[in-house]
Amino acid sequence: MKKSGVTETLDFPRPLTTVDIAIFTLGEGGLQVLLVERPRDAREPFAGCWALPGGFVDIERDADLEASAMRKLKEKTGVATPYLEQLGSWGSATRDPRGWSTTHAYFALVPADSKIEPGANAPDARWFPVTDHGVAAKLAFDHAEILGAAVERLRNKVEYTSLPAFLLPREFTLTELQRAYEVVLGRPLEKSAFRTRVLAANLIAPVNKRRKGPNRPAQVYRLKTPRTPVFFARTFSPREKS
Amino acid sequence: MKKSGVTETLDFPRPLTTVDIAIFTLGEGGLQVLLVERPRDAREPFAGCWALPGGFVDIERDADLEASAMRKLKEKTGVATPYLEQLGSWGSATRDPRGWSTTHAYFALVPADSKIEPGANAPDARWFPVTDHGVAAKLAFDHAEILGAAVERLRNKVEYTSLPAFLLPREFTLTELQRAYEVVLGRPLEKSAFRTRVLAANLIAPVNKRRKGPNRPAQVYRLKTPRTPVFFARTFSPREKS
DNA sequence: TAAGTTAGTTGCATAGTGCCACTAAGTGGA
DNA sequence: TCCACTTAGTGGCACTATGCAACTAACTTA
Repeated sequence: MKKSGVTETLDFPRPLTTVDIAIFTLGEGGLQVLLVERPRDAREPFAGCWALPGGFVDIERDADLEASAMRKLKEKTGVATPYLEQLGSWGSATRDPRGWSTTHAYFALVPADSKIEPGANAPDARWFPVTDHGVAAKLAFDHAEILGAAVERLRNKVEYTSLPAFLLPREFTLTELQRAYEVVLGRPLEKSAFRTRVLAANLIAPVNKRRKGPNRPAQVYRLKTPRTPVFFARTFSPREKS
Repeated sequence: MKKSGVTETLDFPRPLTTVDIAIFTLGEGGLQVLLVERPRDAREPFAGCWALPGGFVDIERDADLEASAMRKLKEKTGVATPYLEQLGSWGSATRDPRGWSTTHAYFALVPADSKIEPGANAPDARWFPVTDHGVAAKLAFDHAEILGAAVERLRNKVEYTSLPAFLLPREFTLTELQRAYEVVLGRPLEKSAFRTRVLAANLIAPVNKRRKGPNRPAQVYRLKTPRTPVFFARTFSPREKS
């Protein structure tokens, strides 16, 4: 019944296959995610809603899923070498009114200074601040769930990895890095413990520069190995026990 | 070019869509994974190789991807309520000779005492011990890579979660739980620190039973909430720094 | 030159761990 | 009966990263 014959097997009706990306950066309002407005064509599902950038896998152009995600990310942001991680896949009979569909979801972190002009590459794209409750836009498909999973994954991993470093420009100060952690986590961190941990992790290297200001100048650092996160052996503050 | 029209969009050629599961348990030789032998039909790709249980998503029967994974797991093992977690998805033009294909990979942990008779439900299935270098069988498709990712994910999560508890029977002693951790991690753990951590996590409850033997009997415990893992704030032993 | 601000350090108490020794509770053999 | 043996489970001590808080450093501006 399941594997009856070669031809019959391949004749199985195939689900739609798409790729979607949650692209994060840091902005004025904290953590931001890039969304695109769906065409206001009544024949399109979720017309006029906002959605994660993505679309159908193009088996002519895309060698594999990650290449497909990279292509869509490049199209929307112009960023070619971000931090990109697979988030998971969603698939069901009901998530797309056009039929049984699957999506392979990724999430990407792009530096704050690669401020994409959403007008240039993608006129339909806009940055939205991410709050605890998601985003102030009506999202298409199950993208609210996917975005929620992306934010949750990001928050969890920030507890014990160097991910926030990928949200910053190439050069940054320790205080800026700490702010990035705090913005994503939504809680303050201890300055001295933070510095000790980050410096002990051999994660960043000082640059021969100082960040000037109306106060004591700060040492500028850069990542030693861009795109490769570091894992710590502990989370930052132990979560409260239940 | 990308989103030209409604009908044209849906006419995109669709990749093959499958689901595969890495099912782990504990056995004599340590960590075991369930594999099935592919039919020895020359028209089949990778005929005679071993593969992770799985197959095409059946959009008539499967409401969503997880249901599809559950169905295949039930077919092979008879276990209906294991720990099941999505691992990721793989897709490329080359992983299946029949064409551009994707797979949604899951991994499952089943109790040691639900010893499936691979003969009963699935005559083509067998348990293979997992070593550091994978498994002593030639695997079909990219299943060696997927299995490797599953083992890596399992090893990583065991450092800071209660996952090994799902590999044990419903009732177990603390020493048995520690052995489960050690088998998966491949290194010994400190008895007293292990017990302190596990008991403080409010993860298990004592049963009014003792495990008899030729020595001091051990307290028997069971999981408080089956299927829900607990996360610790630290890994077990800090990994050596690079 | 003093006030203000942010960078960065230092000291101390605490929690969880690694290590190791110790006690507890059974079995089985002499 | 008693002693050797085995595994269960606990307790002490040093060490490390942390939480907390006070301190010093460096620069701008009035």
